[in-house]
Amino acid sequence: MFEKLKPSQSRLPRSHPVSKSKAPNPWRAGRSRKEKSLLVRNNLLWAAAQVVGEVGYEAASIARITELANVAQGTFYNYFESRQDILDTLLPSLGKKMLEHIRNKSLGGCNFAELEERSFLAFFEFIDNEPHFFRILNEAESFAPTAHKMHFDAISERYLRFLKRSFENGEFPNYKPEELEAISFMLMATRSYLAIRYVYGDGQHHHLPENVSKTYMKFVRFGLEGVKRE
Amino acid sequence: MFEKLKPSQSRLPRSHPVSKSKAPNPWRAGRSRKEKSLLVRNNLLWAAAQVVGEVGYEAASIARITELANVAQGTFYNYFESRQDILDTLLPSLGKKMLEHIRNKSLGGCNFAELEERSFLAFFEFIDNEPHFFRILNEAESFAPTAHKMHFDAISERYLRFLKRSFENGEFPNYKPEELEAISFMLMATRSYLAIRYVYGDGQHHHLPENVSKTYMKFVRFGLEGVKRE
Amino acid sequence: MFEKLKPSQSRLPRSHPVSKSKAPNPWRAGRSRKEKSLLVRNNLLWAAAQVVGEVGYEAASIARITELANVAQGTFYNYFESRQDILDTLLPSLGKKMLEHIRNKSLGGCNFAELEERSFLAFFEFIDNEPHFFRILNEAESFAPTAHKMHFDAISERYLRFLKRSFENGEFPNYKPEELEAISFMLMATRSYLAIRYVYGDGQHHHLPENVSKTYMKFVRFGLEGVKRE
Amino acid sequence: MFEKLKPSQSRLPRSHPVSKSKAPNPWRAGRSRKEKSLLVRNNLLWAAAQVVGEVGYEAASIARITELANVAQGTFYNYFESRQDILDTLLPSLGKKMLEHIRNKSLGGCNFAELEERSFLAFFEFIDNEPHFFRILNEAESFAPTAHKMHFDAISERYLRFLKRSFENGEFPNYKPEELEAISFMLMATRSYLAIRYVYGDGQHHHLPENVSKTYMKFVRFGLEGVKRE
DNA sequence: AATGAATGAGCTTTCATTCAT
DNA sequence: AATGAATGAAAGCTCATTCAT
Repeated sequence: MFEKLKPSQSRLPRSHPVSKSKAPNPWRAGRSRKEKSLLVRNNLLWAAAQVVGEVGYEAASIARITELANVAQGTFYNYFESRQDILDTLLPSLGKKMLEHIRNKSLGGCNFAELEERSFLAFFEFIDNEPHFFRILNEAESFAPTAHKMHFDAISERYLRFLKRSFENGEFPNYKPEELEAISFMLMATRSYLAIRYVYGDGQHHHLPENVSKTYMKFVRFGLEGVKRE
Repeated sequence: MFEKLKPSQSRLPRSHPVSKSKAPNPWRAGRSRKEKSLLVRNNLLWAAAQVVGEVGYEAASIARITELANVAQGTFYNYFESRQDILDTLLPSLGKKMLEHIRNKSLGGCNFAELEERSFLAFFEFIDNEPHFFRILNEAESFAPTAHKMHFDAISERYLRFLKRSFENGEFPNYKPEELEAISFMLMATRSYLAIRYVYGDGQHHHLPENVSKTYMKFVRFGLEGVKRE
Repeated sequence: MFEKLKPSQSRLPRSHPVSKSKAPNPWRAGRSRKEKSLLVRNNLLWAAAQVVGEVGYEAASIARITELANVAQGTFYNYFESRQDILDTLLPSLGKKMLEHIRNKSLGGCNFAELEERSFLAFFEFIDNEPHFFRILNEAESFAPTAHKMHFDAISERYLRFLKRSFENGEFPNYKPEELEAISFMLMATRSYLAIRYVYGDGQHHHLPENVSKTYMKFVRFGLEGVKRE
Repeated sequence: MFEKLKPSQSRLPRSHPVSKSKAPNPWRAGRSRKEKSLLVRNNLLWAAAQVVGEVGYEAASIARITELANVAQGTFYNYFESRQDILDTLLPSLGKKMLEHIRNKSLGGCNFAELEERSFLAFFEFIDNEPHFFRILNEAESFAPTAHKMHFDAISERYLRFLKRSFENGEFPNYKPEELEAISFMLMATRSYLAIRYVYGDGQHHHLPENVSKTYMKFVRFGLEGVKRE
């Protein structure tokens, strides 16, 4: 059935070509209707992530998404209520994956700085694997603001939890508990801008240079330790 | 000429009304052709900033911009090559104003931390005066990426200049010169995210709470001083 | 089979909710295949009548009809060839009911005026019981023109039969037989417009006021008796 | 400028061909912008009337209307807010023409029956000249209900005015004033159904046969005179 | 230089119909 | 016989851009 589709029929301008490299083969595996249904839905989500990652939310039309997913435009509306619906779903679904990844990779740090280092590196590992994630995250501020706020709040809350725990262990004696929230936003901010500059800075995808993460950790450790020179 | 226009003819939905409070009076001053021409152009830029600031780049249509500027749609194309052209012009023109403002307000600091404090506060002062600027800046990453990158590079370069000068004065003995660029991005990042959280966080515009800037400066001073507890 | 359906999955907008109050219980009675089959078909017809009566032919989609009938969309095409097919079937099937009702209620009048009075009142009784009928009838002129014409011809023919019989009994000496057809259309017309004005006039359903039917009968009696004042 | 348009580009199915016989030549006459603008608007209204008259409101798409009017689809939205907008405008604009026509032709009757005869004949004259009017009027009940109700109320009110005046002149001594409204609807009804049967009955357009109008007037005169045989 | 009507490609969404299960 | 996901044509509408005036 999917084999019958002729992608050549597409009339989409290809000025911003959307890569098809990693399209899963959804029409093979599942047998039951429910399985197939899930497969198609995930396929659409995958395609939407690709498209948004490459051309942005604004240009992410149903036509482009369904073309990449190899389904008819009408099929889209069997799985999502509207264009906005899938755009709103994108960040939560990828955000969940990101948090899982970071959670797995940041186990076992014995103080905040160690934890932050692992989590920081895990974040950059994640965006190496899901290079579209970053654009999806950033543009969500305009195009899926609710999802964006929820994502930020979730991350910030996680940060706060760890900061508080370490604070209770006596780690940052120069700070007061009510200052920790601002700090959590500073740390999130930094990840983001370092990614803009060093990962995506020239249009291509690079791994974050090791010395940048070193500098980052040095600054964070100093900043949190909080000792002034005499 | 302006008198003939009947705003009531507009059929634009006014669900996101665009404020007209501060419209400059362009029909007074200039007399020569060149002056008039410049007036119209600036009027369009002003209108575009209002519109983008209130409804975002995506919804900033030529119709809305020219309506607010009180000129015909066709007139637009006498001053800008395309919609993208004016969108690309927006950030540089506001960015220049921002830099001037910060430059004026941050004169005279005698070390980097003092300079940064003044400049940090001047930034938040600026976005209090130009509340549209922040949205224009953020969405530019998607909608005017070149301008966005140039803006960032300009800010970062300024930071670097100051950091290097202070470094040469012996201020951050624990860092190496090649680490300073990363630090400049960390500082820029922090401004931005603190604005997202504390200025725009709940949909309204707030002044940055004083204790947040205190915490920020504490962290930065510790981070740059770079002394570890024994 | 009916038990498995989850109406909550429906994504149809419910702004014009379709009442489910009188849904027949189709899964009880019939046992044989033919009986069951007839049951499903009638169920679909019933659902279509509800839907057309409430939202009109244009908005009467297969999705709405099958949802109300509690069957899958595909099932529809086992019983009707196309959407148009069921729309064409609607009026004849209700028209038959209407004629039966009128026939039962108008027995025994001894002249045309008495017969007409009974039949006129029976018509309004019928549309009180089947409030959807009238909309189905009226819109059929556009959406099921053949059925509409056949319905009209059937009613007109019945009228003509009675008019002729009365004429042969000497009831309307001022008319000629070839004039009776026009009169039959005048009487049908009047029923219809009185319903538009006095039953459905303000968006709600009212019973035809008694004085309107009195006026109607007065006019008809005068008109048919045909005596001029000297 | 209109000459450049190539109607052959149309992809509309021609199963319900829309006649182009009477298209006015709007691109010749008017000189000023305002005149041209009015010309285009009237041209669109004319085209909409043709299309609705031939294929009905439901199938009257913007594509068909603009194709017949020889303008681009986008142009439509310079003159009407939406498809519904033009559909709502259709009946009032034609209804006005109809009333004017009837008013002009029915001057000078000295009693109600004479007035009604002239007006009745003028109505059928009008639909001979504007054969689309009748379908537009009838389907408006479903597709432009507000306009339809207003039209009916206007006609009914006119009727009532004349009926009352004649009543006050002692013309219908057997009726009470409050019965006149019902009578006005009966007269309107009759016109309509006689048109359905005798003008449009077989798919072609016929002139109303003279004997039908004779029978109509006979019935109306008898009905209103109101004398019973002894 | 200013105007604003005209353009048409492109958008999101709906829905009758098909068909593999 | 029943299912409901898949289809794709067609709809209404928007808007950047052009161009005759």
